[in-house]
Amino acid sequence: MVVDGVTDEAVDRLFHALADATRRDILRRCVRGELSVSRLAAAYPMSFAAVQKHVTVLERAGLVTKQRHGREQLVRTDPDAVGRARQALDELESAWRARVDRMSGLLSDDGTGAGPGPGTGPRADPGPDATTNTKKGQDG
Amino acid sequence: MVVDGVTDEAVDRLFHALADATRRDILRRCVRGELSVSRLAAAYPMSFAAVQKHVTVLERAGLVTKQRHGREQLVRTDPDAVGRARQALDELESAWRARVDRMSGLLSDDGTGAGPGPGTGPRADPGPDATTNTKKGQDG
DNA sequence: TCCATCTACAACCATTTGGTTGTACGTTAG
DNA sequence: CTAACGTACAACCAAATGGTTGTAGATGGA
Repeated sequence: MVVDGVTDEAVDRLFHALADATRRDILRRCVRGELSVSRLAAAYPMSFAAVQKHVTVLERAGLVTKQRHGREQLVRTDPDAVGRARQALDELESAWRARVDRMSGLLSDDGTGAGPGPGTGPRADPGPDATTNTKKGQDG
Repeated sequence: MVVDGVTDEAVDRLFHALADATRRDILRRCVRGELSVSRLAAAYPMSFAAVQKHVTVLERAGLVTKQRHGREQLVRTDPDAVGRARQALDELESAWRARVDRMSGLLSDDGTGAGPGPGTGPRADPGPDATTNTKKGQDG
């Protein structure tokens, strides 16, 4: 399911990174890009290393960037990040509409069992994503 | 971080549910609400139980609903689901802007002691979400 | 130089996740 | 009633996640 150059795995990372309250809070704090990792870490009831891992998750998701400033590493939220997430949602939504629209079209065009009727078997193949989401490789 | 009746945990569940290509694909397929869980399961290279779990994750995130139809359980994507996700993104983004705007005024680095925003201030204590995201509860 | 700070990363642990199989139960068809 | 289908759920397992501590390498200042 690659729509606009954004791969499934990128969307996975994006939403996964957003699915944690601490990470979302880091995003909110780092808009100005003035917080180092250790200063950031001081704001949470967890170790420096834990916050470092959160920042890494955000970085790999493309939500923040790091910039060295002396011995500090300043974390900065990418302003376009929310845009990418929103785009992923838009793609989902448009896919829905496309699907609804297509089905409406089929029903009004053919009508000879082309609908969701069980007899035609809407699809026997695993589907678009099912074949590409082999991020785990569950063949064993 | 509760803004509009949507708790942090709800946002966690929402984004976590979206962070999986199989689940996103299920969402796309179930707009019409005509697919039972077993028919859905037939579309993926995994067991029925695995798909059942995915549907449960989506259901707990409020992204789909199930409706019994005879012995089948028809899965249907909630049309407002994307709206909720988008709202969560909007809240993130608006929090950014609010923070930038506020910092322009008082140049506080931690936000601690943010006087001019008692009701509007998103938070004042360092670990806002971190304290509330005790979904793990590592007290032992 | 020497020390304090910041960062990076490895090792380790408990819990969660995502998958499997097996079993039990309700519903429909014959 | 019995068989088949669809669902639900438990038990189990490998891998990922989120946390910890410890150690080592850069960097900046006295």
